[in-house]
Amino acid sequence: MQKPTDSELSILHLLWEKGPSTVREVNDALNEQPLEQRSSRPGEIGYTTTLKIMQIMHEKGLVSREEDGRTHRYSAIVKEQDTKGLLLQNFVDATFRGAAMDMVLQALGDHSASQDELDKIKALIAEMERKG
Amino acid sequence: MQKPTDSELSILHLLWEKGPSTVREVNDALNEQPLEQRSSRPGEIGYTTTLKIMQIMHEKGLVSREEDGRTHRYSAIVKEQDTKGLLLQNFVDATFRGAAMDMVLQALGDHSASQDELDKIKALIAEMERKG
DNA sequence: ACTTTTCTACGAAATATTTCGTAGAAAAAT
DNA sequence: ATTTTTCTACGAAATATTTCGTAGAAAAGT
Repeated sequence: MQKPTDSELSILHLLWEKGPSTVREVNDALNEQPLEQRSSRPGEIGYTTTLKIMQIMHEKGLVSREEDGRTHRYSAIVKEQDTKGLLLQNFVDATFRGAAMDMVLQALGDHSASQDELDKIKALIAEMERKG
Repeated sequence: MQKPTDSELSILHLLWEKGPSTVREVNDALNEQPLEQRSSRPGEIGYTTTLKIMQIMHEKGLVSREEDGRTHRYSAIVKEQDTKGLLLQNFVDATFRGAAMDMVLQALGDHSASQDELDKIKALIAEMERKG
C-alpha cells in the first residue's frame, strides 16, 4: 500500500466514517470540520481541490469509484486498521527510531485516559503477558 | 516550537544522541545509518545537503551553533521530549483524530514488548488510576 | 609556493504536495 | 429555449521540502 498524504488521510477518515461518497459530499464535510482536524489553511477548501486529490487517490489505488448518474461515488479501498498501522510504523521509526514502547509511554504520560480506556489497555497487556 | 521536517528530525536524533556536532560529523553519521532510519533515497546524502538543512534548522531556531575554528559546531536547542511530544500530538490528531488511547491500543497490538517495558507501562497506568 | 582538501554561503534544480482556474458536457432552473 | 448550476478532466501555479552545483576562503598536504 502506498502511504497516504495528510490531505488524503483526512478524506479517508470521511470515507471510512460515512461510506461511499461523492466529491461534493466529501468537500462539504471537510469544510464543516473543526480546524484541528484539517491540516490545512484558514479558508475554505475549494471543490476542485478535493476533486483533484480524490482523483489522485484513485490513481494510487487508495479508493475505488463507480459512476452514479453523472457523478462519481468514491469508496475507500484501503482498510482503516491497515492504513493506521502503516502510518504508525512509519511514525514510530521516524520519531522514536523504532522504539514503539517508548512512544506508548510518552502517549500515556501526555494524554489523559478514561477508566474504560485504561481497562482495555490493561486487558491487552495481560493478554500479551500470557502469550509471552 | 516549529515542527521539524523528516530530514531535520533525523539530524536532531543525532544531535540528541551525540551532543554538539559539526556538519561533517552529522553527515558521516547519517550515511552510516541503516536504511530504515533514513527517510531518504538509496544513495549517499551529499555534504552540502546536510549543510543546507542544518543552516535551515539554525534559521528556524531548532539548533544553535558556535564557531570552532573554521567550522561550526551545532547543538540541538529543542528538547527531545518536547519535540517528540509535539510530533506525537500532530500524528495522533491526523491519524487517529485525536484518540490517543486508540493509538496506544494499536501500538500495543502491532508491536511486541519486553516484560520490562510492560512493567513500566503497568506502573504508569497504576499511577494514572491513582491520580484519577 | 603550489595543489588539494575542507569548510561556508548562496542559489537554484528536483521532487512532492496542495491548490485552483478554465473548459466543456450534462442537468436543473427559469 | 435559454441561463445557471453542477459535474469531470486537465494543466499549471503555489507551496514545501530535499538535493546539490558552484564559488570563494581557509587549512592542510606536498
